[in-house]
Amino acid sequence: MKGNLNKELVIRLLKYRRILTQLKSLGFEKVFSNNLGDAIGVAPALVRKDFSLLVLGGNKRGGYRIDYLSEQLNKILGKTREQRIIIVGMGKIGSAVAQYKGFHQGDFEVAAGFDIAPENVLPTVGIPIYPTSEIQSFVEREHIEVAILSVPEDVSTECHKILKNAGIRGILNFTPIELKTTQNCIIHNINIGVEIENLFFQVVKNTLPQDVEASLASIIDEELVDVDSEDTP
Amino acid sequence: MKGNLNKELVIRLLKYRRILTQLKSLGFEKVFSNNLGDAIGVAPALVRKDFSLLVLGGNKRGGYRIDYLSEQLNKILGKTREQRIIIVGMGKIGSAVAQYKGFHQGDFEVAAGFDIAPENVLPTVGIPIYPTSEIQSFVEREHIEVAILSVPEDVSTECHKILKNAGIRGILNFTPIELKTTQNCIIHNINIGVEIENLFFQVVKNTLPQDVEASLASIIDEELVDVDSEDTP
DNA sequence: CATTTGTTGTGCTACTTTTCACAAAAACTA
DNA sequence: TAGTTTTTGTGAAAAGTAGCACAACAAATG
Repeated sequence: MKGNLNKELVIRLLKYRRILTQLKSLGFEKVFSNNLGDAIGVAPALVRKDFSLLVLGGNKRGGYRIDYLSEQLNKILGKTREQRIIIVGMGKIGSAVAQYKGFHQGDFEVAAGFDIAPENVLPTVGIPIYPTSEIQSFVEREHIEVAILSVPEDVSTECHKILKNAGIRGILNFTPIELKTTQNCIIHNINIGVEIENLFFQVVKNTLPQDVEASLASIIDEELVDVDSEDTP
Repeated sequence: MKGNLNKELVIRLLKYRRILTQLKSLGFEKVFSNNLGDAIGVAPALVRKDFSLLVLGGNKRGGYRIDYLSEQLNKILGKTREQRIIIVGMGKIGSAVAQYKGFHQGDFEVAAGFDIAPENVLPTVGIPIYPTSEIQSFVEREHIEVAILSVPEDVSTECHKILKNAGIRGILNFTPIELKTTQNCIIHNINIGVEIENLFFQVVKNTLPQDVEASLASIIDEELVDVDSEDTP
C-alpha cells in the first residue's frame, strides 16, 4: 500500500504509461498484466504487484482498463508536458537530442540550446542557440529546472557548476565524467562509451563455451601465478 | 572469490578501468578505494569488495597499484580495442554516435553505417554508409558482432530481425521500442525519452515539501474517493 | 444455478547487492 | 623498537527487489 517508489519502479511506471498511450491510440480498452509485462520486459507478477502497490485495481477477469490506468499513472507521475528543458553543448549529441522526435510528440519542449560557439551550430536544429555565458540569465528568466549536458569531457565539471549555480535541479549528463547528485541537483549519467563496452563484454561472455565465472576464475588464477613471482603487492 | 559478475559489477569495473587509465596518464601510481569510489560515485567499501571479489589485492597502507589494477581489469574485461561495430539508422542519433569522440580514442571502431537512404547521409560522418539491404552480407564478410540501432520507431522491430538474422550478437538499442534479449542476441535498451521523463519526475519529487510517498499516497487516496462514485472497476 | 475458466492480488520466500564495522597489516614517526 | 596512523579485507547485518504459488473472484458457459 505504501509504495517504495524506488528508481526501477518509476522507470517501469513511465514505460507502462508509454505503452498504454500507444494501446489507447490503437483502440484497445483493456490490457492484461502479461501484455504489459511482455511489452516492457518484466514478469506479469511484477506488473500486478506494481499496480497493487499503487492501489490501481484491475478486474479479476477482464484485466485492467487502459483509460483508468493511464489516467492514474498521469496523476502519480505528473504530466511531463509543458515541461521545458535546455541543452548545454550543441555538438553532435546535443544537436541530435534537440531534434529527437520523442520531444516533438508533446513530451516536453527544448527551450534553448547553449554553446561556446553558437554561430557554428546549424540553424536546422530548430531551437534558439545562445552563448554559454547566458545560461544563468535564461534559466532564471524562463524558470528552467532540467538540463541536458552534452559538452566535451574537459569542460564537463565547469558546465556542471554553471548549471548548479543557475539553479538547475536536474541534469541528464551525456559526458563521460561521472557527476554526482547533490541535495539540490539530481544527476543521471548516461555514458555511451561504457554502455558499448558493457555490451561487448556481455556478448563475449555469452559466446564463451561454458560458464564465464569459471573461465574468469581461471584467467585470474593464471595471472596470480604469473604475478606472484614478480610483483604481487 | 568466485565472483557474481553481475551487471552492475561489470559496469563498475569498466568505470574503474577508465578512471585508472586517466590517472595513469596523469602520472599517478597508486590509488585508494575512496578515490575510486568518489570518481565513479560508490562507497569505498564497495570498491574494496569488488577488488577483493576478483582477488585483486591492494597494499594495507599504500592503496592499490594502478598499473597492476588496470592490467588485471584488462584481463578480466577483455580489451575492447579492435572491436568493430556497425550503426543501423544514420539519422541524428546514429550520426552523432558515429562521430562520438570516445570511439576515436581507440575504444573501438565504427566499421560502417547503414540507412535506407544512404545518399542523404552527410559524408562528414567519416564512415562508409551502405543501404540497409547490405547489412547481412557486410556483417558476414566483416564478422561484425555488435550493432547500434538508431532507426525510427516504426522500423525498429523490422531492423531488429534483420540484425538477428545477420548473426549480430549484441545490440545497443536507442529506439523507444523495448527489444528483448534472446539466447543469441543481447539487447541493451537506452530510452532517452524515458530517461528525461524519469529525471523530471525525480526533480519534482525532490522539490516537493515533505516525503513523496506520503503526498503520492494522498493523491491516490483523493482519486480513489472521486472515482469510487463513478467508475472504479 | 452450478461449473469452468482466466486473471488479479498478495503473503511469503528467496535472492542479490550494498553497507557497516572492525580486525589486520603495512607504513610512517621518533 | 614501540607506538601511531592509515588503509585494506571481509564477515555479518541490512536493505532492497523480484518471483512463486495460490486463494479470491469475476465472467462466461451450459
